[in-house]
Amino acid sequence: MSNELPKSYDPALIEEKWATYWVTEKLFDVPTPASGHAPNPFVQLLPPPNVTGRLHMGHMLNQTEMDILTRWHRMIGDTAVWIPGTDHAGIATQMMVERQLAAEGKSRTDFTREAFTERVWQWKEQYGGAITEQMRRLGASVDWSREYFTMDDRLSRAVKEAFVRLYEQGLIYRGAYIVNWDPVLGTAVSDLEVESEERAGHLYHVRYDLADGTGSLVIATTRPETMLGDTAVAVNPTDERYTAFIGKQLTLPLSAAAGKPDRTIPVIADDWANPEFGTGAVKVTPAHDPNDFAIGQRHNLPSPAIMDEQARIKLEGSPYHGLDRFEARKRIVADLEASGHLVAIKDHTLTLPISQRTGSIIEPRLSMQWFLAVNKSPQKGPGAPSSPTGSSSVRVGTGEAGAAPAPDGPAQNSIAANAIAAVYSPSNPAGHIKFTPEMYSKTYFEWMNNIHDWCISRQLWWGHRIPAWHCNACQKITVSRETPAACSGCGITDIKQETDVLDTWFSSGLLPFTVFGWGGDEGSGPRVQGSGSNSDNAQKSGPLAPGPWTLTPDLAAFYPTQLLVTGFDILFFWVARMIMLGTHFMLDVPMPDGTPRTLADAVPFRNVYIHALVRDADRQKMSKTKGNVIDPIGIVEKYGTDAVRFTLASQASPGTDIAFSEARTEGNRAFANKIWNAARFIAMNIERGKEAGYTPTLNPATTPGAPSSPTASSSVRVGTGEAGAATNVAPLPTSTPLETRWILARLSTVSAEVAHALTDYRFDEAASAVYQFFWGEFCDWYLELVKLRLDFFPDEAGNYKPYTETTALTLNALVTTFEAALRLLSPFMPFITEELWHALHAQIDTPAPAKSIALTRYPQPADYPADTASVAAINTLQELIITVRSLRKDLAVPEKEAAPIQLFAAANITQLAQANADMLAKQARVASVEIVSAAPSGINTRSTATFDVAIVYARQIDVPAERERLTKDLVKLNKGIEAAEKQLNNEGFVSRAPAHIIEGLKKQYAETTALKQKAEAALAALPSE
RNA sequence: GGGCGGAUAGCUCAGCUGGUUAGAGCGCCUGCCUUACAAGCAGGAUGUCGGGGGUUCGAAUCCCUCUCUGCCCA
Repeated sequence: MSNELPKSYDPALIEEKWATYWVTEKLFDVPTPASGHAPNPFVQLLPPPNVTGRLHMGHMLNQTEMDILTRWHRMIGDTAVWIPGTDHAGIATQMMVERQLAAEGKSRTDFTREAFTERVWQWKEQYGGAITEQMRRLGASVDWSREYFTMDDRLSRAVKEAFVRLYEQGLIYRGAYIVNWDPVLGTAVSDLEVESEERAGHLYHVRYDLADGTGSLVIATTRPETMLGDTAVAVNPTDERYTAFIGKQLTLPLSAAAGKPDRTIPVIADDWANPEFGTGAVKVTPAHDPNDFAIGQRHNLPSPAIMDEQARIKLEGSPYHGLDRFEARKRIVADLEASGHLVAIKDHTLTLPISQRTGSIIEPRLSMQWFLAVNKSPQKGPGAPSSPTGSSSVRVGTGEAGAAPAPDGPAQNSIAANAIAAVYSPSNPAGHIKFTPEMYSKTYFEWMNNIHDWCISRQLWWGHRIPAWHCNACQKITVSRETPAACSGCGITDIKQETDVLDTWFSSGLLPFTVFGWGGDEGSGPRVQGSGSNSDNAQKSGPLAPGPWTLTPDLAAFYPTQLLVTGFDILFFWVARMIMLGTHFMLDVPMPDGTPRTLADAVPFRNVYIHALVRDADRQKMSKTKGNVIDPIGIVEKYGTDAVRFTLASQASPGTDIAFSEARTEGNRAFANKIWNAARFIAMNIERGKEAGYTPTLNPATTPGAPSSPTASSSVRVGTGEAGAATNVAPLPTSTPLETRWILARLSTVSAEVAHALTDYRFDEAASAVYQFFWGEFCDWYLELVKLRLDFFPDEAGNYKPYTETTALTLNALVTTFEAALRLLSPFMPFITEELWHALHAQIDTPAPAKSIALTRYPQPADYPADTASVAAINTLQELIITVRSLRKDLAVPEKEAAPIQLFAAANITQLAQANADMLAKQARVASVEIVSAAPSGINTRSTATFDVAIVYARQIDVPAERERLTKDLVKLNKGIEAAEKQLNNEGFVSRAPAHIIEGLKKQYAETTALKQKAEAALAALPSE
């Protein structure tokens, strides 16, 4: 055999080859349609992995799901575009490089900003491709020609454009607010990057004396070191213990600094003070606590900052100056005790804000930051004034406990309002974005309805630097797309660019439209496959001229994307931000026909599928500390990509976490091996067929998604799922054997099942349908049954029999069905199907009709005749075979020994059995079929609802075992009869239940009763022991 | 404290827009190297669908409640 396949499946031998082939042949690159219109677009954005990242199981699940859908859509004829890219991941990447520098004994501050950034770029070039290399190896069918990096020039320009535009609309402001400050990183982080953790701590009771010496009160605090920044003590106005103190001045202990005496601070009345908590009197440190900041705003208190960026005390002249915040706490407590101000220390469990990134305790810090106003209506047009020095309105944005006043709700046309209106839910049926599972829309609304302005600045060096310039003379801020030469206020040239960069999620939130050229310039023209740079193809003129507010050809063809597949962990970080920014910016971009865009087409995607978490086999969350992290590449090397993909898909039921089990993966590798060996069996028969003078042919299946005949309507794309649905294929030759009619009908039904399952993101159901079909029907039954037909074997002289109509027809059907089954499986197991599909064409001496199985058509229900009679016939024969096999086992008939059977059944059944006696012989070692005129009885008999069958065999059976079996059967049957009787005797049931249910139950009752009588007779016939 | 899930065979999970005797994979038991496949074939066992109450002719499925458990937000 020239095309011999190795005896067993070895993924290592085939996968890398095809992975490379798919990339180098650019099979999945999609050029911009010249017409500006893509037929049935199916566009997805890969959630960009961090450039620092390495592939983990979550990525692999996400990519498996996206790839299955992409491949499926491609094969049903849609324009399937899957866009890959990586995220510059500001904090993570900067940390990575700083760690590298630390190993060299250097720190970031040893470099200039430019030199450091250069180091990061070097790092990115060297290591940043790891995760996309892994993707290539796993065969993700992405469009690599569209790969991006969020710091690319093109995307950076778009980010700048977006920022400037929001600023001009009055939606970006700068101001001094309390933010979550990570003292290790030296930057603000967002609420979402902060986790809270309960820890044991203390509540310190400290006495503050009245300045007039007439008394004192005792405050309670968990953070005594912040007292250096106190500017008041608050009590509840209803708290009678303290009414007399309100308005008086207190002397703040330990606040003496630089030769000045202790400061005095007022006692104020504020509802925030909780009489139940501590002593009921609370110190107020506006610069270091979000709640206190709010109080400070309400009472016009000063907000002195007493810590620096590393959370060290910063108070010139104070003995605590320069101390770390925790060291300072110790010293201050000791000093308070020494001076007699410390009243008590009580154990107290407190909830601490912890930085997700560094694990350090977040220091709420008053600092100048940039914010995006999400609840405010945009001002029209560029150049609209904004508030460069920050608004003075109260804003407490960090969401610290108890601090956040309920937002007033989004203003009309605000970013949040549009983002809320955009999402579908039963309560918002006009929404355009559908979440699956639907419950996530609730989570989304919950968050969106309580959203705060978004702190978008980060004090990092790696990222998109904010395009704002500060004037050293008039303090005016100039925000500009181009580097300005002079201050827009006073015109002097002594201006300096803002040092902050933008939150990484700001740029990734823009991706659904920036990847298609929004905000770019000459670089955003259409691309042509394989052209490398796309700038040569920029449009010279015409309606699709590029520009931030106009339509680029890619935007026209591909926006909105169809689907976003992602995990719930970035629902707020990313999904919500894309919805906010997508609707906001794209509403201003006209439709391809020039009409204004509405919310329906401004959304960044129409569907969001949220997948679950991949856990370990024991349902434990994978974590480095537990040491139970599974490296997908390791598993892939062990079992093959296809097996791992199939395992993930078969467990991917919406809303349920995946317990990733190696045992299951092993089972799916066995599935691949099963397919491999089916291919070997078929190859062997093709060779024999050739010897016999016949070579099978295949109808090329090269047109993805084309109707199965010119008359077929496009509605068959997904299929109806109804067995027996009208097909458009020519009827089979009358001599077509039963099993071939059956397998083709099953292929039709299963194609429909898979399509329906995938439409609903039921990867588990789709995988299960394919698995069941390929193994349970095609291999277990069809391959066995065709062995009856394919009698090509050479005679004693070594001469092959010439082929006959049946052998030729069967061989052809076998090859046809197998080829279709490979296509059916291809989206789930792309590697093995690619390998076997090409091998199959080589075996039949026909060039493969496409470069890849991935570019062929997906099997569709209407492609195959749905022959319900044949399906029923095979089902009956299967039941007969299984019954006889089971009976033979009970009777201990030796496996190799054939035995005659007696059959009693309706005429159509007995005819079927006689006509297919060869099947019975092959599958159940039936020597002969004798039709009897009365139901046989006795220990050699088995009865089903449709037939009674006896094996003519003298061997004594295991009487006790048989008695046990029959007794168990009787219990079950009686249970069924009882339940049926109860219902059928129930007036209400008979009068109210639908007819087909009653009908079915009656039939079942009759059958069960008959079976019961037979079982009782069989039991009685058992010889006594 | 607020919100959202989950509890079905030994394990991991389907089934839940109420309808005839609840399924799969893995594991387990028994017998087979039947030449595509022992990563296989054939046969088999296994569930008061977390507890309780309610609605209904009918509940694993809908409602209430309790217990346990997970996640998100504070």
